[in-house]
Amino acid sequence: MRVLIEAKSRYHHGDLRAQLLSAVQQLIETKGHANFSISEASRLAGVSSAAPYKHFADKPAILKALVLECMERMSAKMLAAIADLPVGSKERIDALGQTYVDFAREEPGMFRLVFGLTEAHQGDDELSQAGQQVFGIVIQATADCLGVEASAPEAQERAYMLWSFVHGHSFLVIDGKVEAQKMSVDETKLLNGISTAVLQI
Amino acid sequence: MRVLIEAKSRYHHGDLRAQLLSAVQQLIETKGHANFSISEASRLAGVSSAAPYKHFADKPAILKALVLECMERMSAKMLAAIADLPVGSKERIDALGQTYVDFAREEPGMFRLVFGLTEAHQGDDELSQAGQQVFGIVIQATADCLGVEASAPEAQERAYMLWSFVHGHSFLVIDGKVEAQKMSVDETKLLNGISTAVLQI
DNA sequence: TGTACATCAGTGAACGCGCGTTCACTGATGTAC
DNA sequence: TGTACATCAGTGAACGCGCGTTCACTGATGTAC
Repeated sequence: MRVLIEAKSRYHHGDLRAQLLSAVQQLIETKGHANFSISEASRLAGVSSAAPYKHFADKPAILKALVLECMERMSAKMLAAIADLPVGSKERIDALGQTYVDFAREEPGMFRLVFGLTEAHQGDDELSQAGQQVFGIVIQATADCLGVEASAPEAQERAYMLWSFVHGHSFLVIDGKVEAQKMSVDETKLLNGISTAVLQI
Repeated sequence: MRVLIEAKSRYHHGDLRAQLLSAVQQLIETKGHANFSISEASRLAGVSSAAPYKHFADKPAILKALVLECMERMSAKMLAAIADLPVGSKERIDALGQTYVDFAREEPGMFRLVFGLTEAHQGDDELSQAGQQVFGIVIQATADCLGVEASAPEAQERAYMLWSFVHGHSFLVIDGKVEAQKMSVDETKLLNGISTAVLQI
């Protein structure tokens, strides 16, 4: 299903750390975030179940690495999405929202993992810093749009409103609640409507 | 820790079904929604690990029953919250939002379970019907406030916006993202601001 | 009111399973001379 | 260029664990006569 087996029977695998993370990611998407295991990921990467422990201390460490990588990817996508749009435009805000929702739809398992790491990772500095980086992009775009500093409480409040909304919509979509309610949602209109409303409070 | 052991060594327990659900609920809150087990819940209810299977087919069936019960409780709380407020008032909408968030904060484990039952329960009619009942309350309040029928697309759209927002905020709160962002959120102001904005689009 | 019996709701032992992790090991690689 | 050796990154067997579920069983309850 994947070209994970390209490792031509080398004893030294070369890039196990990365391939392991990718295998776990793959399993999270296919099996669900509750039904994957490191053992299975090892098998998928074509390696013994003990191999991961040469690269990571334990399972939580693997998940943390995966989440960090995921958040960086998210940041990158968001920055790319606004790159060609004028600073201070509402378009930027809508593009960020759309990117967020798209990400959730493309990688629902990872999306849930990123926000569900409540177990051993509560209060982890590296993780919350990565989170601040992502949210910082939204705050900046909101501040630019309002014509204030990013540190202004107004910018933070509005940005948080936008984030909450887009976050909730993402979960409702990937958890199938939109269909379950027999609703059809015009997403572009929805995102546009919300950002308009929030910005002109 | 609880008065679950009031079953005075009766062989026939009397109310195992209910006590089992309550034990599972308790574990979900204390251990997290990923780390509870039916076995442990049986122990907590003072019963052998085989006993649950006299009342439920399997684990998914237990979870489904628990979620249904939870959604009914949610409905009841929401209806109670608006009972004394005038029909068609914006206060009703804010009260519903506040109730939703309060529920998530009080029972984060159950809240996550209700929306995370993506595994074996996708497309379950009973469950999505229960969901429609809860969301229906929001739609009705929104329609009343806008002065339209509940079936009007406008009502559904606005209600969905409100729901998304409140849903996202709930998750961000229980997943600790609000603190992680070092934000302090004035929740009343937040809910009020959002509903005002959404209603006057 | 008393007895016979079907049904109900538990027990407790056992099952197979896959997990996370450890351990002593070994083959491949890189470096020093 | 060749050899000796330290280090690295794997193996594979084993561990203890708790899980979900089954099974034959048994004690308590309700009903019919």
